[in-house]
Amino acid sequence: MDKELDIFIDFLRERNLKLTSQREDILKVFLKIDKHLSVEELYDIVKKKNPRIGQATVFRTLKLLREAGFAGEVNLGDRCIRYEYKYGHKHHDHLICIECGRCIEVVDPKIEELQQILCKREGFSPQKHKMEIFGLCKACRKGSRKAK
Amino acid sequence: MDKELDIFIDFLRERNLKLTSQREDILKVFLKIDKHLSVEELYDIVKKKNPRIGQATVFRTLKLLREAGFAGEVNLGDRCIRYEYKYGHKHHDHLICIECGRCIEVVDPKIEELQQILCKREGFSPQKHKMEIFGLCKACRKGSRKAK
DNA sequence: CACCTAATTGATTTTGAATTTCAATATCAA
DNA sequence: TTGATATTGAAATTCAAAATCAATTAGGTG
Ligand SMILES: [Mn+2]
Ligand SMILES: [Mn+2]
Ligand SMILES: [Zn+2]
Ligand SMILES: [Zn+2]
Repeated sequence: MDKELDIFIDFLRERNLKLTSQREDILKVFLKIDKHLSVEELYDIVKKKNPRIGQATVFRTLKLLREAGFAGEVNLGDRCIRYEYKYGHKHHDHLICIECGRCIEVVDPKIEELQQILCKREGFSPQKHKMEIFGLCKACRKGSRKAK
Repeated sequence: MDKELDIFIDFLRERNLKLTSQREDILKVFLKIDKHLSVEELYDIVKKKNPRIGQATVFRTLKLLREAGFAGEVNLGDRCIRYEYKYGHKHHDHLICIECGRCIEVVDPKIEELQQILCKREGFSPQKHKMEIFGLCKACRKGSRKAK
């Protein structure tokens, strides 16, 4: 956690930006929660720790965290941008339940490899990718069977 | 094209909805263009054919087309929902150039198969999926080499 | 065809997330 | 400590998406 803060400070210094208590608070909360959060959701949580903070600051800091490589954008099918903790976490994709909203994180090395091959075949130089599978999770599958 | 119209009419009848000239125009333009369009882009094109049409109608009809299985949502990394023609087209995924915006449509049967296996392993019942790879297309890769 | 009812339309308004503005404030290198 | 520069947060703005509503239209019934 201190390590992440140090990295963030270095990142800020490199770009002639300043470390503020707000930025530190937001980073800490974001690292600790470790969920797929919208700006507003993160704002609500940060507010509890520091009620004087504005949502514009949360918004701007989240953007910085993305540029610093701490946060990645996720699209879970609802109509807003979500962010997840990225630094030190391995890449993964998502299985999203359209019933309960649950989100399962998965990796399939074989798929990742085939993606590379696919890109090479197209002369395309990949930088990042997203794969989301929408459907019913184990629990909801059982639930809907009962309901019938 | 007539076939699609017939299917749409059946769809409407089933839900006690009416076929209007607006709906017919929008469907025809949408089928003909066959690109990844935002509501606004489709509206601009439809307006040329029928200038008295409102964007609310385009918006609502696009929603109907989605429900009827003619249109699918696509997210190309810009900040709006795009729709693509779906009916009778095979499923595919997208390679998106972050430089020029070009969008290459691809399918890898092996990846599709591995996705099914992955879901089975997680007890997840997949309904649809999206895979987008962001990077540089062949042309932009060459372009940026020159620029350096 | 004429009638009638429910669906549709489109100008307009509303929403809500994302983003910008700007005067007051805080940071940090010198 | 000082001062140039970055930051903050309330408020305003943007913009796509969605809702409102009075006027219009489709299409089933007789
Ligand atoms: Mn995740
Ligand atoms: Mn496509
Ligand atoms: Zn579920
Ligand atoms: Zn390109």
